Amino acid sequence: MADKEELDSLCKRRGFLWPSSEIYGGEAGFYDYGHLGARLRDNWERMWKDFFLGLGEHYHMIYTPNILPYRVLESSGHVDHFSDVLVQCKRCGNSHRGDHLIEDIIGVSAEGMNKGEISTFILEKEIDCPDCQGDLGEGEDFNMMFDLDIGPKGERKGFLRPETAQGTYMNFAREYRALRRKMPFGLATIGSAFRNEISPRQGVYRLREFRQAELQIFFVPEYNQGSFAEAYENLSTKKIPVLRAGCEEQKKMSLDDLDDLPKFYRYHLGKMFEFYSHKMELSEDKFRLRELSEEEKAFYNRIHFDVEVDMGSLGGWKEVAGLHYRGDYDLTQHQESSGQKMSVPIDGERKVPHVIELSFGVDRNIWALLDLGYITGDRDWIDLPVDIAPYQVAVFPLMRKDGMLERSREIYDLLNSCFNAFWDKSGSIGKRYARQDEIGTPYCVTVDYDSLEDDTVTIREISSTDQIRLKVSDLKQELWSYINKEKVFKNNN
RNA sequence: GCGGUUGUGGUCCAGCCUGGUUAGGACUCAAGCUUCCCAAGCUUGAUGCCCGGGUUCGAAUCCCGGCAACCGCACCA
Repeated sequence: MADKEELDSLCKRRGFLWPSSEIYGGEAGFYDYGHLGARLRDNWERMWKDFFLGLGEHYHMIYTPNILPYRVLESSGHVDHFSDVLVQCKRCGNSHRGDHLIEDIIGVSAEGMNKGEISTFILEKEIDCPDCQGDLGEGEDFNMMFDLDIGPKGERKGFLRPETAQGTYMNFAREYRALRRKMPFGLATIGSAFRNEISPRQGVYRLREFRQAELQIFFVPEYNQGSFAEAYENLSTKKIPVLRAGCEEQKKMSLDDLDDLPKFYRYHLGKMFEFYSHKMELSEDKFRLRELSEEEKAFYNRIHFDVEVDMGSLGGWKEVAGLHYRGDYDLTQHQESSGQKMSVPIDGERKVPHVIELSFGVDRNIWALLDLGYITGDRDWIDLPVDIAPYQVAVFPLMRKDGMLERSREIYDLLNSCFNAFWDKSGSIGKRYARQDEIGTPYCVTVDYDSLEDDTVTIREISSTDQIRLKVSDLKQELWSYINKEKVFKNNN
């Protein structure tokens, strides 16, 4: 099981990730990706795009700004629902959410109360601090969104976006036309989102600036299922680890077993499973799809499953992605606020499409890969999917003499033209293998005395440390087929 | 945001209580030697007291403030 401190240390030491603005003491909730982390993240994002855009004929990437004007987030509900009134106890100093206090203690809904109303209510009803019974102070607004002023005199209010999704929803109508009215269609985006968390914790798990990869699928419920029926059938009996709301224990269930959920939603649950199982290569006892209860899920979500990963470094099951059936909430909100039509004509009627959102925290997924992949013992190494490792192959001379150094450099140049390759001549051969183990490089090529005779090299695979000997002329092709999993690396000796 | 603990080369730690030579070790890194395959060895070298203020002849060490990290609480539509 990955130890948080050891993994943090490795990430810093080798160049994956570490707290941002470090030389000035840092600022909680911000992380930098170093040269290896950046490669890993880029590769993960590429893999994500390849997989999820591949799910639909009409699925595409878009990019939208980090800054959104006030009205957008007002319409989406974020201005109301993303800000809370906090009340601090004058005696013990603990902060509480004013609306929760009123609801929990008096049993009255505090929905829509502003800070003045909450303060007055608390005073009138003589609500005390639930922790120490001390007197409570005035309510103060706390908004999770970073606000900013747009324009030279700051005359217009805006926010750093708290999620990437709104930029996508706003482009629904334009892309619907540009994509020539195909339905269902999908818009994906990858980018930064910002939340002014009260207490960022646990490394990249809760950040103030983080990356999201999201796919919004627009569809009209009665009209979508036909085109996905076949793809669903291929998935329908595969058992996947599921924890349903209200259940104590997770179970292996097939999509067919989840027959209270719409088929289109189940199909995407299946695809989320495939991504974690086949692409991220997580073992099935390390991740699950957990359904959120009515109390846990946001009001606009009709169905909500999270993907959770069992991460030792973070103390157990942690959310890394979500599958949200948001109904027509988002498009209806924007239609009403903007006055722009968000409906599509179907059989002579106009319907506002529904949205299924596949939402991934990029940083959390990167951490999950490192956490689950980090293996310590006789040998410390990271077990990463070979196609997203920062480097796919490293090249070494067995020794720095008799021409091996020069030949290894030539072979490095050869491989670096089509892979992310690394060349290392310093230290002993064992040290060099160890360095690559620690950053998850799946293959290491070594030039030895035989290489100089017959133009072969050894190639070593990270998980087994087994080696085979290949002709240099076959090296590119063989490596290519290992990385693309067309061929299994196998030591025949 | 509250409470507790902590902050020393790239990493991990000793030194702090009881202020005083050149801040020590392990690993790492670099250059070289050696080495016929998994962190070996030898030589040489590089890098550090979180930031700011105070006390003092003198601060890594004591005091105050800030920042950050860890644990717990709260928060996480």
